[in-house]
Amino acid sequence: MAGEARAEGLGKAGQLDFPRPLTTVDVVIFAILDDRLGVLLVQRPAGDGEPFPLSLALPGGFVDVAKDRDLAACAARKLKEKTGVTSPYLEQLGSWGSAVRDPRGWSATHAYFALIPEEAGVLTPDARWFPIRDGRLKERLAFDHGDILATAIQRLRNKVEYTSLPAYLMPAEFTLPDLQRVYEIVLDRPLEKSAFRTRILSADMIEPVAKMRRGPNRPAQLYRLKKGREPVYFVRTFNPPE
Amino acid sequence: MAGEARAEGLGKAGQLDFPRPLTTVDVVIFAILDDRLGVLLVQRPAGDGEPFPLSLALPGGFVDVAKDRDLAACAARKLKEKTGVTSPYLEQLGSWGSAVRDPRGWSATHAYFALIPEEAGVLTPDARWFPIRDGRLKERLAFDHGDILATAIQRLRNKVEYTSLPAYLMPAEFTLPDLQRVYEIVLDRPLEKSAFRTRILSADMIEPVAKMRRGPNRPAQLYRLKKGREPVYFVRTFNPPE
DNA sequence: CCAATAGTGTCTGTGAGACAGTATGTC
DNA sequence: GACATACTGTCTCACAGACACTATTGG
Repeated sequence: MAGEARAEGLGKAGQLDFPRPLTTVDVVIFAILDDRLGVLLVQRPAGDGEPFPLSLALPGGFVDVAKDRDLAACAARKLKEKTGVTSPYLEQLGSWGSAVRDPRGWSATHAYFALIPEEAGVLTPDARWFPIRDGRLKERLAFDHGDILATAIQRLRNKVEYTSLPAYLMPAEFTLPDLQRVYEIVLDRPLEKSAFRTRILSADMIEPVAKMRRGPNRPAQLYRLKKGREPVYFVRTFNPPE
Repeated sequence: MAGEARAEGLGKAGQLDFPRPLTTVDVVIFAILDDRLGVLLVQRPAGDGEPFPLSLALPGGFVDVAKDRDLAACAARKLKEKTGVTSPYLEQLGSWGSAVRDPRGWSATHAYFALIPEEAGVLTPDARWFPIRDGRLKERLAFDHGDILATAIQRLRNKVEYTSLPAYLMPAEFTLPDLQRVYEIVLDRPLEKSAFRTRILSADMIEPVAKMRRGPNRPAQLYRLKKGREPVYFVRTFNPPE
């Protein structure tokens, strides 16, 4: 074991003088805008030696060993810097590391995914929302960020089948039809109103507020997320997919 | 963006002369032995400067930028080195990184979890199986490996509720009662025989072989995993827990 | 009154849970 | 034949899906 460690570069005095991979954190930030699922992307800088100059990429960057206590704090920092949002749903997605994904050398990124309400975003000028259509992004991304995004979309869709995650995409107050619409946008298929309502209401995740949304038709009850914002797991998925 | 990158240590000529975290990979390896869930642990070396000398730890170590093409290959290599197993179920569990988890400095580990059949293991001398009782390991582990293991156990239990993962813990040929027993070991609760059989058989994940397991009673049909060993996802969990 | 959307009720099918009952081997 | 374990059938219940029906607003 000590032998193995030495072979991998750990000197006998515990020196650690062997090449280390680059370590980054990237964040896939989703929101609903314009009745569509959107993801926040930034444009890469154009400086000398910058890989993928001016390409689109996920927001992210190197771990700062002086500033970041841990990976989650680093992800939260990047989310904050880009959107101003501080307390959203933030979940680890996975990590991608290889010799070839970054031309600057062996690198590993820790990817997170975040759900925020659209209106919460106060974006920096280099960041823009891009729509997801048919479960895919049209644009090509730098590095392997296309793979990471595809994984994030799949994970989101998967979890939406049996969790309350879409609630984190909603504004502070929303109606049940609003929430159902967001489920349908993410899943890209219609859901049955009655079953949807039963399920959400029996999950004890939202509570009515003393207001109605008024419109040119029957008003709808407004709800808000209950405190203790843990996501709810249902014991069945929606439509058993085929 | 370029400014941000520079502030984090990237020189204007694309130099990368800023401190990098240590990068490791650890593997949580599960198997069934002696009618119990077990995890494979190794003893830390005792050399100078080694953190947690002689403590128990998950098998793992530094990413070798010369040897390892990517993180999954690194995890597979460590699994192979410790057990000789080459083609098991290997899934990424998550990553843990912080300033304090390793006394040698800011470090991030990419954790994987593997399921192997007991008999597949030809262990190196420093590796030993430890039983999981009541969903927990008795022994204390080095670093934050206790947290990682707890996460792995939780993930395993969770997924066993609605997937065919326990199939990867089985030997090449097994009976349905055998498989049910493994589900029960992992979940630590009895399952209903009839519902279990219906579920597994309708999932189209195993196929009978032309043999029976004989014993002092009625023989049982032997099965094997079908090719294309993707895990199966069920649309419901087992017993809706409470 | 009509249009439009919110919200409820009713019927049916599926599959889990419970458990009894049958099948097939050894001793 | 006794036993042990493998396997099947039957009944019930919970809940999703489908869809019709009622409710409540603005125009």
